[in-house]
Amino acid sequence: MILKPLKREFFERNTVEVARDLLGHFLVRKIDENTILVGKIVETEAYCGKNDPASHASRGVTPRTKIMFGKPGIAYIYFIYGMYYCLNVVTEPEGTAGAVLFRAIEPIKGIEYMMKLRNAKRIKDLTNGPSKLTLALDITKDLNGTDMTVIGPLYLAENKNKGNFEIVATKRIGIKVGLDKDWRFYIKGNPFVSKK
DNA sequence: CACTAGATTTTCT
DNA sequence: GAAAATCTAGTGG
Repeated sequence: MILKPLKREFFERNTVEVARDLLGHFLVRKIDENTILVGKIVETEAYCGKNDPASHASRGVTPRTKIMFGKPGIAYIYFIYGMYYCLNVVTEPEGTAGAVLFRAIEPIKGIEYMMKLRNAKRIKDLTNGPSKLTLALDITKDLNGTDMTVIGPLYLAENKNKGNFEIVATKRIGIKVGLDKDWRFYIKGNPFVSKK
């Protein structure tokens, strides 16, 4: 399997487009030289910065959100509900806020390692939720700000054989505002999607 | 299977 | 001080 990182130009676009185009590509987590975890992205959500009331960046720049206004292709990781992390990748040109939340991946490589980290019994429950996948890939605040366009501990890789699949667009999950937009995308029929 | 509550701490008001 | 881009265990049908 060839794991070539996606270029920064891929992320330097409209957030909704990036969210949709990321489906089918790979999320790569390098623990060390011998341990590489790979998952196929099957579910994402778009958070469009300033004009999106559900986005953390809608209320302007704060110590936490400034990363969303920065360079595209950078990891934005935040802590939520006192116990969980969520992983995003920054989109739009520098100066414009935007990010794509990874909601679910399909485990491809390093499944046993993920099972240990998650203490899960069924593969199906390993990565089918935004905080489940950060637990399975050992993603914490330490990786906040990581450049995901170069090979490193955490990056996004191109899948040349994505194949054909149908993309479903629905309302986003777990938020109370901005529900008029269908900015959640997932691969139709994939068993690792977090929720119908 | 559907629904409810509890865990727990960063972040901003 | 309240809310938060969630998950899990527990209850009841």
